[in-house]
Amino acid sequence: MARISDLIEDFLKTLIQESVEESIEIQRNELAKFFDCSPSQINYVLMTRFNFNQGYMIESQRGGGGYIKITRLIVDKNSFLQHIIKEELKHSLTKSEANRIISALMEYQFISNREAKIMQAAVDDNALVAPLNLKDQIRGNILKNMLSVLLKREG
Amino acid sequence: MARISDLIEDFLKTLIQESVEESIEIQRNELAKFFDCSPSQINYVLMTRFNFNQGYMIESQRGGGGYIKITRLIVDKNSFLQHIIKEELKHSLTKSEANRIISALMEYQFISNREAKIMQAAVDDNALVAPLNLKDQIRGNILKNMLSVLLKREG
DNA sequence: TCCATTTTGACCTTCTTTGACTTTAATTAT
DNA sequence: ATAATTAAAGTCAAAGAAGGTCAAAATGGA
Repeated sequence: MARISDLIEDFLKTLIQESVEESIEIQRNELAKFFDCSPSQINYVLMTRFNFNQGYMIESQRGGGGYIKITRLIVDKNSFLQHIIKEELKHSLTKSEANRIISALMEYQFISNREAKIMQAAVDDNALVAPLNLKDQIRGNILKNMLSVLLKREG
Repeated sequence: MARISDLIEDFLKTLIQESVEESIEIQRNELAKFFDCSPSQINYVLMTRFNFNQGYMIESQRGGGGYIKITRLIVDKNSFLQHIIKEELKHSLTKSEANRIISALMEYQFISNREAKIMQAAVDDNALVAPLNLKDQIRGNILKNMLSVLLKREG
């Protein structure tokens, strides 16, 4: 328990929140050493927890004096939702992808904690009693439908 | 005598009662080793003794650092919610049955207007791209899952 | 005996972690 | 200036670490 990837995620998110511009620069190898993991695990964490869908942007530079820069994006609610609906929910969605999108919406306070939990419950694997390939497709559709509600006026 | 499944059930229920939030996290393989049974027997116990109708909710995570989380739901014998769960969510649900239940929840102020819309979107027909017979079953499961959220302590 | 419940095991899926190899940039030596 | 070296970060696939599923076999009570 207490996955290292989660610890790294929390660590970075705290750093970002404490930063002035919601943006930090790290050294991949330093961080890996600090958490006593392989450097490529840092990339794994970035890929799975700090991508655009989660509201982050990554820039980096290799070579001597290289760095990785993580920036929290400022996003407009409607365009963020629309992007996700249009681009990310085109096809199917795994459970964890869905959960991470929903968490991101909550972190941006586009939805309440309880709404997030309701949404996560709705796309949970155990509800989707269907052949494997269908599951992810249904999940994507459900999330799409739910997010559409947030885009309605008065909604 | 003294079926292992019963022992595991008692063990878990004791743990849950002693816990603060009526919620525990276990490692499936650890527990199986402890009771000297096969790991899948843990799933059997969860399925037969800790399901929604018995007032529990199961969440889990696979992969390194995985776990199974069991949460006792609030069981209020007199509540309207309880009635719905017992009487209406036994089997599968058509779209209009689902909508009727959700509307009722809103009228009784168990959920907000927006939560109702989210729920309706989640169980909408067009999200459930599945063979007809499966649709209603999936819909029922989704609604059950979503209601579980409302029945958790901490809210 | 018969049927429902329990137990087991083989196989599957998901997520994380690691490591070997690659690419890029800066620094240093020629 | 150019080439060689060093210091980063990137990629990708394999290994590892969980939990899930399903059906057959075993068990036990009516």
